[in-house]
Formats: sequence, structure tokens, C-alpha cells
Amino acid sequence: METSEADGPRRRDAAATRQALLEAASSRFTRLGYDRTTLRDVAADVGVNLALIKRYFDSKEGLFKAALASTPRFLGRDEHFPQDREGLAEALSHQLSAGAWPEFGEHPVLMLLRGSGDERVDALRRKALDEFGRQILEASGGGPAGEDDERLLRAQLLVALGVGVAVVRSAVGLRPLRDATAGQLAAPLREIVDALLAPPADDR
Amino acid sequence: METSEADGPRRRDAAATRQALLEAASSRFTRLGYDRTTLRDVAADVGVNLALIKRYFDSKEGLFKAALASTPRFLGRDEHFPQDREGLAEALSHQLSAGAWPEFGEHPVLMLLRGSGDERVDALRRKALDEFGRQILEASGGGPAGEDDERLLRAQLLVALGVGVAVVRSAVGLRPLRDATAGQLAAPLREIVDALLAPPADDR
Amino acid sequence: METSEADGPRRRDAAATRQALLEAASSRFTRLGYDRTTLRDVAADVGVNLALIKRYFDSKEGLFKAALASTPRFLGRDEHFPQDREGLAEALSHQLSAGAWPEFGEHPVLMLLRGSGDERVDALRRKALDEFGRQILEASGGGPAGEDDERLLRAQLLVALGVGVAVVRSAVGLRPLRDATAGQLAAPLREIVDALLAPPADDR
Amino acid sequence: METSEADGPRRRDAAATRQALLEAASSRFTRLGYDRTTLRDVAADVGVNLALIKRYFDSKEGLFKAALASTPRFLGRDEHFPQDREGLAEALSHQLSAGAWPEFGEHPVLMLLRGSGDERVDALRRKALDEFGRQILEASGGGPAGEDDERLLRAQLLVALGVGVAVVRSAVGLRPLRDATAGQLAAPLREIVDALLAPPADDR
DNA sequence: AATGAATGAGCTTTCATTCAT
DNA sequence: GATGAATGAAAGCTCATTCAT
Repeated sequence: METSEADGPRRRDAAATRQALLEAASSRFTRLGYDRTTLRDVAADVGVNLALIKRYFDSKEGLFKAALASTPRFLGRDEHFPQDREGLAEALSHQLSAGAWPEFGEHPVLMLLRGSGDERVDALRRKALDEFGRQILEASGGGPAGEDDERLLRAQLLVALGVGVAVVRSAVGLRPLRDATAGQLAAPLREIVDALLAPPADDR
Repeated sequence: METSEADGPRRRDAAATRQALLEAASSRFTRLGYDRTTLRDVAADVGVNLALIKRYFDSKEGLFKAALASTPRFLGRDEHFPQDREGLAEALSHQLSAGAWPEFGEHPVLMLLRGSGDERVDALRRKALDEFGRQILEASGGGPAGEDDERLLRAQLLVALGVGVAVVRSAVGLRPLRDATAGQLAAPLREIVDALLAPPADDR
Repeated sequence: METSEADGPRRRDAAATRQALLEAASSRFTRLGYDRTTLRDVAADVGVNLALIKRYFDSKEGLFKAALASTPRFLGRDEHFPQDREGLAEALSHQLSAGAWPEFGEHPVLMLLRGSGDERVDALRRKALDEFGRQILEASGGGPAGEDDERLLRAQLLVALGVGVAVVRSAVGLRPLRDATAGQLAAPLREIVDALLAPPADDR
Repeated sequence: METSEADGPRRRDAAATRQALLEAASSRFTRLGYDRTTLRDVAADVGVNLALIKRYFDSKEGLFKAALASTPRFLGRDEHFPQDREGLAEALSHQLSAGAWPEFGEHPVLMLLRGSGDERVDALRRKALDEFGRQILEASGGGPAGEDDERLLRAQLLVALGVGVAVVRSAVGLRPLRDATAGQLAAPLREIVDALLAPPADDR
């Protein structure tokens, strides 16, 4: 796909080089984690000199931060954004199915997990997942987020479920979950979403 | 707490030294992961020489494997084992609450995540989580496990939830989930367990 | 002697640095053997950082292999190559005399002795000495080498003599052999060469 | 053969334990050299505790020295001692043939080569080889040894040949020399011995 | 006499990083 | 803008040695 990576040394196109480094780094961080991602490998993936990483991102942590910042928002944007619990469950079942995220190799939420130890990076990660939780609340249609701790906690349990699925699939390879398709995930996820986020019925 | 670690060099008690190394390693593996756990630090925690790790565990991988093997089974044993979905939900809410597992620092399932790269260790991890899923099925009371993929998949979603909670709490520190008590987790977990594992009612 | 090693950090000249490392390593391998040669010492000899050895030679074995490959062929080349038994004996008496090979410290054949344990390196060593034997046959003027085992065996006894002289001088320091000059070695070596390689006369 | 090594822990027989350690060490020093011989392996060969080596030999160097001292004198003793050049050549061809010295694995002269760095050990080695040279002179029947440098040098060339054959066979595996039998070595060695040590004839 | 626990020093290797061109 | 040479720190591992029983 990325034709630019194949045809000779990428010369004199700073933006493209930077972008290619970012993508290669994201993929490695996602698949291997922070520690096992080496800058040499990232540079080699793109076919440029190692020192360019320093130039563009200053350090390994800078690269990681940039990769984190370029991660897509999980629930999509605008017209694709799920409008109700039904849509939320469907969106989740797709993004948690096997083989989604081919450009990263694994679910990019994995990049959020074990990081660099830098506090500002930790804050970034917290913010990303916090936002994910609030998006879920919003998509579940039950009114504004607020500081309603109990509903937020429930949304975060759903976030944790997503993270857990990604981790268990990638790092452990547990089957049948590893190979679950969107179709197989749809029903249980719909039931979980309902159980967690449906407005309290009379008998609850 | 570990008084024995403080008072001078632990001398001439191989079993105690081995055990202390195991505990220190388990804690570090759980909190920091495999890569960031250094043998020097583990030895320093216990106050013994690095070479003893080789003596007792042969290598870093050997130490990791031993730590993995000494991890408690998550749903407990014998009379403590949950008998129905109610008990299962309660057990989960306790072991997923903040501050459980003080001896590890974090939920020991984290040790199962990113490991050594050794295939036999990977198999160990898979087995542990697979077993966890089957225990959940068993505790949910819905008949024998079998090769009923759909019910196993649902149980593994519950496993993934547990893993996700541990990861999100430890690696990201997402609040309010990070500080959730067993009391706060009880209701949502009961509802999730029911949603996932209750026998299909007429209208399902 | 090596002025370049003395005057400050050798900067920005990869070829020279590589060459200097190679020479320092050859000398240490020759004088001390594989095991007692440490990469730290080699780097310190040249005055550069240890990691450059990895850069240029990848590993200790790589360095050893490179040193082996850069060892001179013992009987010389082209016009210097001995043409008959007389010339062969003279060449041997020179290269086996005390103080030959000042750039290695000892006769470089010593590098061929105890090596790295790598089978490919062993093959290199075997090949070098095998070739030495065949060169001797060639220089002794008695027709083509062929698979004439007996003449090859005799040539290899001469190789063994050379190796033995180097070893006994260097590792044991046996005198008077240790200090023998080319002049002192000339007569006995000529007689040995004749005894081993002269074509069978009538009365033999 | 060594039945005592097989039947259970060798208990309460200091002399036998000491002797067994010495033999195991000699074999390893001969086959592997000083550096690659580990005390753990030596102790394991015999089946006793590592600390016994310290008890009996004080240190690795002490063990080496003891092994050196227990090495047999190469040309034999008393009635087996060669009486003339003929007998000398025959003795050499036997002890330099493939498969001699089964109890060491290789020719024990190899133990004399690269040692510990201790000067007193070096002196031991020098003495052993010096003595070997003088024995050769004596056996060659040409009058008393004296300080006749030239004849001693010639004898030492023969010593060097023996060392070289052992080294080339063991460390390099050069064929056909590696597999040479006493029969194959007899003729060339006789000629070398004559060339080196025969009393000067008229025309010399 | 013999054992096994524990130590300290040193080695190769691996990286992120910095500097000169 | 880009490269490649060079550095420093730290990690896992190995081994001879010492100490208490």
C-alpha cells in the first residue's frame, strides 16, 4: 500500500518521512509495547537514518507521545458516531473483532497500556481512556455525562472490557476469543451494554 | 511488613531465600512487567546477591515461570469456590476492587500479560486464562463446560473484563474505576454476569 | 609505533577505527588466545568505545573471524614465494625466528589454535592450516599435490613443527628455542625439510 | 573403568577423592584448556562438592599445578626408556599417534600450553618441557647433554614438533595428520630424528 | 570430612543518545 | 535535511571464591 516506503531513499520530504516514522512507530508500539520497540527498528522500517527520529521527535518518549496523539478516537466521529445503545454495541463489536485495525496489527488501545514512565505521557493516556468512557456515555443516550460517578464507572467498565479483549487476544492469544468475529460478539456485547447502561427500569 | 527482609543478611536458609525472591519477583513482574523487572532489583529487594537467582531459578525466564506457577488461582478453591452466578459476581467484585492483592501490589493477572517471548511460557499463560474462563462457566452453574463455544466465549468476555479492569487501573490509573470498591462494583458486575451467563429465557 | 593510537580520540574515520580495532584484536588473540581477550581491552587499546566493536564486527566471534581472515598467508605470495626446498627452509627459518611478527607480538598462527567454539570458525582454521600444508608441498617442488596422502602427511608434520615452535616459544618460553635466530634455525630446518620432502633416493 | 565414580557418593576416602579430582581435572585441562575448564564441571565429573577442590587444592591454580605435576614423563622410565635414535623415533611415533592417551582424551602435553599466568606455574611448565628436550638428547645417544646449545636446540625442535602435532590434531583437527597411526608416523619421524640428531658425518 | 548457601567481580551484549560532517 | 561515527549506561549471565553448618 504505502508505495513511498518501497521506492528508494525517501529524500527531501520531511512531512512524509515524519508521517512514515509515526506509522511505523505506532505499529510497533501497538504490537510489541514500549520497551520492545527499538528506535533502530522503527527507522529501519521506514528506511531512514536513526537520527531523524531525534530530529523530528527528540527522543523515544517524544515519538511515543506523538504516536499516542495520532491514535484514532475509538468511537468514530460525526455521522459515524453511534447514536444509541444499539449503535454503540455494534460499533464495539466491530472494533473488538479479530482482524480489525490491520494498519496497527492489533487494537491501538494497546498503545495506551504500559508506557514510558513519563508523567505527562501518563496523563495523555488517562485522558484518552477517560474520553473514551465519556463518549460511551454520550453514545448510550442517557443524558449528559456530568459527574455522575456511578454511570461513569459503568461506562469505564465497558472501556475496561474493550481493553481486556484487546490484551487477551494479543498478548495471550486466548481462544475462542482471539478469533471472535463481529457477528459472534454482537449479541453478548449488546446484552452487556444494555445491562450496564440501560436506564434503570422499575424493578431495578 | 516482611520483617525478615529488613534485619540483616538472610543467612543459610535456602527455602526462605528462594521464597523471598519469588515474592519480590512476583511483585515486580506484576507491577512493572517482564522487561522492566531487572534481576538486580529483585535481588536488591531481598537483600541478596544476584547470582542466587541463577542458583535457584536458573535464568530470568525460569524466575518468571516460577512466579507464574505460584500465582493463586483466581476464583479460589474448595469451599470458597463460588456456587452460582450470585457468588461469582461477588467473588469478582472483591478481587477486582481497589487494594485487593496487597502482596502483589496489583492484580496478579497482570503477570500474565506481556511475557518473555518463550513459547512454553506463553502456553502457561494461555492455560491459566483458559482455565479461568472454564472456572467461570462452572461457577455460573449452567451445566458442564463441553465444547460449547458460545458459552465459553461469553465466559472469556468476563475474563477479559477482569483483565481490562486490572490493566486500566494499574497501567492507566483511570478514575473512578481505579478506586472502585467491592461495594461499588457489586451491582454492575452482577448485572453483567447475569447478562452473559444466565440461561436463555423464553424471549431470548 | 602506532602513532595514530596515541594522539587523542580517533574521530570520524570509520575505516581507520575498524582497522585499528582489527590490529589490536589480532595482537591480543595471538598473544592471549580467544578467552583471555576481552572486548573491553581491545577497545581500550584503540581508545574507543566498546560498542563500536558491535558496530563493526557484530560480536566477539565476528571480530575473531575478521582477525583470522586478515592474517597473512604464511609462505608469502608471488615473487616471494619459495621455489624449492632450499627457499622453503629459508622462509621457515625466518618466520619461525624470535622477533618475527612484531605487529602481532607472536607468530599469528597462534590465533588459529583455541578458538571460539563456532564450527564455521573451526572450518576456517582447518582450511588455513590445510592450505599451509599444501603450499609447503608446492614449494618443495615435488610435483602436484594430488591426494597423495603420504606426502601431505609429511608436509603437515612441517606445519606442526611451525605451530609447535610458536607455541613453545610463546606459551612456555623454552630456551634456547625461544631466542633462536633465523641463522640458528637455518641448518636444522634445511635438514628437516630435506628429510621430509626430498624425493626418495635409490637407497631409501 | 573407574568403578568408584559410579557407585554412590564417595564418602570418607580423602585420598581417593583427591585422586579422582586430579584425574578429572587433568582430562579437562588437557581437552579444554585452563580457561574453559570450570571447577563446577570437575567436581560434577567426580560427583563431589565443589568446595572440596578448595580443600584439597586451595584454588583453581592449585588444582592446575597439581594436575601438571601428576602428568607422566613423556619418554617413559627405566627399562622402557629408549636407548638410541631408533628407539626414540619409535617411542615418539607411538605417543604422537591418534588415540594414544585415552585417559586424557588428548596428548597431555596440551596441559602445558596456556596456563594460569602464575609465574611459578610457568616455571613448572618450562621445566617439564626442558626436561623433555634433555631426555631426547640422552636417548639419542650422542654423549652427555652439557650446555651444547646447538644440540639442545635441535632436541627442542623435536619437542616442538611433538607439541605441534598434539595441538594441530586436537585444536584444529587437521587431516590426515589428525588420524595418523604410529605406523604412518614411524618413517618420517625416524628420518627427522636422524636428520636432527645423528652425529655429523664427514660431509656435513 | 563434606556440604550448600551466598558473594563479588567481570564478561558480552543491547540500547538510547550525542556529536561531527 | 540527512547521515553515520562514537558514547555511556545498564542488563543478563558466568564463575571462582568464601562462609556457615
